[in-house]
Amino acid sequence: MANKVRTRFAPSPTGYMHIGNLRTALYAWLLARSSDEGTFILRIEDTDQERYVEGAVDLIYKTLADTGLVHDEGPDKDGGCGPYIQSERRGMYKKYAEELVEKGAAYYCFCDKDRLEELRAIQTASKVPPKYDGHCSRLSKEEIQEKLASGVPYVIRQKIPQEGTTSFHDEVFGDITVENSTLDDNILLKADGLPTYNFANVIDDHLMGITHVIRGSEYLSSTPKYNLLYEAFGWEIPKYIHCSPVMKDAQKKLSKREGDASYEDFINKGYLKDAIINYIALLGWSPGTEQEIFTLDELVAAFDVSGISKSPAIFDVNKLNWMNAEYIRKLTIEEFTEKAMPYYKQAVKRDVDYNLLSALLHDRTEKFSDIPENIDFIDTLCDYDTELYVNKKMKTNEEVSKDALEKILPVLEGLTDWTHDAIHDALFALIESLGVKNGVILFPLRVAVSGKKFTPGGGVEIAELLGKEETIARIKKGIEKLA
RNA sequence: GGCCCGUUGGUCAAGCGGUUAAGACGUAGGCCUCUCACGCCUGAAACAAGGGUUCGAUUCCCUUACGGGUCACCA
Repeated sequence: MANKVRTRFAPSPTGYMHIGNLRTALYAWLLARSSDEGTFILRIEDTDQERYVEGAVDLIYKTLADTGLVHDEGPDKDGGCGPYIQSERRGMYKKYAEELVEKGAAYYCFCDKDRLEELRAIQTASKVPPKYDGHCSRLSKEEIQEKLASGVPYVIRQKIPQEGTTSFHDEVFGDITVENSTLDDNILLKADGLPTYNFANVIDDHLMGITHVIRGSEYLSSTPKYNLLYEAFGWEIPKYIHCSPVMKDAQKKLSKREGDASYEDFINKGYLKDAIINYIALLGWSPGTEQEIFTLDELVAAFDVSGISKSPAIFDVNKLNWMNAEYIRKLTIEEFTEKAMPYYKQAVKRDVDYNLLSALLHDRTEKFSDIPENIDFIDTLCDYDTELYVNKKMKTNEEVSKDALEKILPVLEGLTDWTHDAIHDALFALIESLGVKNGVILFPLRVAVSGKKFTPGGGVEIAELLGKEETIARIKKGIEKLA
């Protein structure tokens, strides 16, 4: 490769980081990092002031920093190709549009909106695809000069060849050829002198030396027009890498409305950023091996554009859950406790040993937001049904359970050393002396101290967690209920 | 509607003319076990349809169906 790779991520500051966009950023970052001395550039496309959201740019910085997708150049890191904020580049485009006019690849158009609307109305009525009719491309030099001189508002439109075809190569989709007759003479420079997105993009990418354009497949159909522009300027055409969208289901894209389309949504639900990145890397891309768990560095090493798939990928929260759980299990107890703390504080007021709690939870937690409901029994013992004591497999019923609790009570009351081992040993000694199955004693205990059908950990662990006083109280309560 | 693109189990996907068509998630059953989970074992489950090309098509070509994208002085 002659040139060093330069990729860019060009989000609009709309206030949140869409998962699909984040994936595009990931791929662009990976491509830059996986090549020698590649550069990853952040460009903010804020020309649509109506959609601009305060603080959105900061959110983009924060997300990239959080996830480790660090950019080498951007508004905050000048690399000599600035400005990196499109609205600050607004004056740069006009001369390029005019250059195109000189080269015969574009022309002034003086048609007003009324005429355009009328034209479109006629075309749609006669079921012809709406398209500019090239009216102003046939204006004489004199007519153009005259209108320009008298200050008639104008736009500059791209002049598409009347005949022939235009082809381009996409690294994902292969060679694509379209008839020029299906392409429209789109506006490059608007009446206000500002560029349309399509035009600005080509200019910016060229000026910033972008070698690989990675973007959503919605731009596939306008790429031929971009190529015509590059050719007219005599500029080198970048490599194109179009990515199919991330879908919610077979029909719909992941959308903001559903409330599960943004990176922040997942973070707020207690997903780990590494798990999110890992998961979306595999959504629409395959390393070609059986490896599924990747650190960012491993992704860099494994990434290859040839693994990007053409068809849309449906976002499967089940698999994300699994992957998140995998990442959670890799956390140390200390790390787990730190991440779980907000949820602990939310659910438990009682004084408990958080590390003990974490030890119980860390193999059973898919996402941190699941924690509160799993440990709600710690603060208060609910008014459970004694049906809970009946378990066929444990060979327990209400009677057996009552008996078990009555036997357990004095044993635990007699304990001075309230540790896991002490509780465990005492209880197992009881079990042995009684000659019963473990469950006959332990199952009723677990129910009595938790009041729940399912708990993280067994009776011994929960007793340890609750402390002697509370454990004894709950056992007594159980005996009472069973009386 | 025109143009462009896509289609392997429920989902992500490997495959790139000859395979018993991988693997993962999920799911079903089992083991482990004081519940749940973890872990382990086993199972069910796919080449959209029809034509070609070929000795041989999941793989190449065409048609159909279905899905997506795009047709703005939005990005």
